[in-house]
Amino acid sequence: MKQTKPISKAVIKRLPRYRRYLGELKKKGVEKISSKDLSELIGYTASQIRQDLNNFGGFGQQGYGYSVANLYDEIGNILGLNKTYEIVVVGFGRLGQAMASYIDKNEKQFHIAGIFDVSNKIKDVEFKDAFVSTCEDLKEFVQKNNIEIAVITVPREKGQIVADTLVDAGIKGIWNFSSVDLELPERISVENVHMSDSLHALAYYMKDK
Amino acid sequence: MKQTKPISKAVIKRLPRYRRYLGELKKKGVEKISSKDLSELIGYTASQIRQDLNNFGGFGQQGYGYSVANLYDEIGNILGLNKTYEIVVVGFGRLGQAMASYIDKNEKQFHIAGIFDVSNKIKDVEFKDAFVSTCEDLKEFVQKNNIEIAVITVPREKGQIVADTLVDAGIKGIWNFSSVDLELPERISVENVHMSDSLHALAYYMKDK
DNA sequence: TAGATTGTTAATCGATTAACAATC
DNA sequence: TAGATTGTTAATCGATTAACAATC
Repeated sequence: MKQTKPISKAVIKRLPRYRRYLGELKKKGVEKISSKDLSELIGYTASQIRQDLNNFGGFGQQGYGYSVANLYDEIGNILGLNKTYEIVVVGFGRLGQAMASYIDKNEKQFHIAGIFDVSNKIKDVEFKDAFVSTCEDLKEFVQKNNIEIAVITVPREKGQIVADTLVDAGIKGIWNFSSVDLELPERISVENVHMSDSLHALAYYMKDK
Repeated sequence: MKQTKPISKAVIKRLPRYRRYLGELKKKGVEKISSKDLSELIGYTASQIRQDLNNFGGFGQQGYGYSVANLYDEIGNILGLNKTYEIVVVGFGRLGQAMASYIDKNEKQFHIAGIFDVSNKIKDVEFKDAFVSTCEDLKEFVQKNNIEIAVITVPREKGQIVADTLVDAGIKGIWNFSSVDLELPERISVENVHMSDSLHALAYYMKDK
């Protein structure tokens, strides 16, 4: 929990993966695991696993290993998954729908409070207990409902303007699927999912073999 | 085009991004750019840009810089985007639909030849000139139509079995959205898009600020 | 206690940055 | 030619791996 030196991005990127594997082990009823066994499962070296974890504290026990359930929770805490985030989905095309349903089904810590789209058709939509409306209502909704995260799934051309509105409304984090690199103030956290970069890297790997 | 030392993964991950920015510059009619100017735009150091590019050849001209159009093409060649890939989409829920339409609209080098789903409903679907059917026909279709890449958008539980079928049919690359780490032979290239890892990293960054 | 495995320091490796000679 | 900017070598920095003492 103490956070002295800044943790490198490489470490952060591995944490969700650790947690994912630990979640599976937990589901299977596995109670403890050594860094060596986890290493074989997950594909990082045992040394790296121990180094990574010890950035945040000593979660293991010498001669025994790590408690799966405990480590799963601890990593959840490190990632900030010990709370619920109110989120909005902006852009309700097929990708927006896919992400909304993914989040609703799989991400218990993230609650879809609102869904917005430029199109007026959106008003015919229902999604669980979410408020559904056009983008005109976005700013006010975010401000009044303690929304922390926005999922942006609008087309490329609309990405920046939607982001501006959200920043203006006080959003804290953006999960960006809009294929542009957004210009955002330093204080806003952003995670980009660039589909094309990912696909093009795949093309390279194929060529390489 | 010569490929002596293996190129690090970090470099590969940056290439599509270079190309993306160069594509925008090209569209704006910019003809040349120096590593310094590109650096300011893209956010890597000029030195890193030159190092990255010189892994593949000397594409610039001293005293002048790089030709935008030329460099764009060269990076496309490096990535393997100077050909067309026949692909199939497996799983035609909302995510599959979103990806199919994204690819069709934005990725000229990737042609959706087939779409498959477990559900029988799929047979009522039409998508451009793609062959549409249930997964029972997947293996034969891949074999007979020179399919190189599969986009897997089926739910977690089905990911591995679909992958096995595809491997069996001789697929070369997999773009995996199914939230599991697939077990694949060494020869298959894979690019994973783990939604949950990405979202959880975002949660961490927010906590960190 | 003996064996196992962590936490942590030290060594290695690789990637990024800086510097500069080559050259357009 | 002088100025600009590359290609490339050398220096630095950071991340990964190895080793081992601490300890359960």
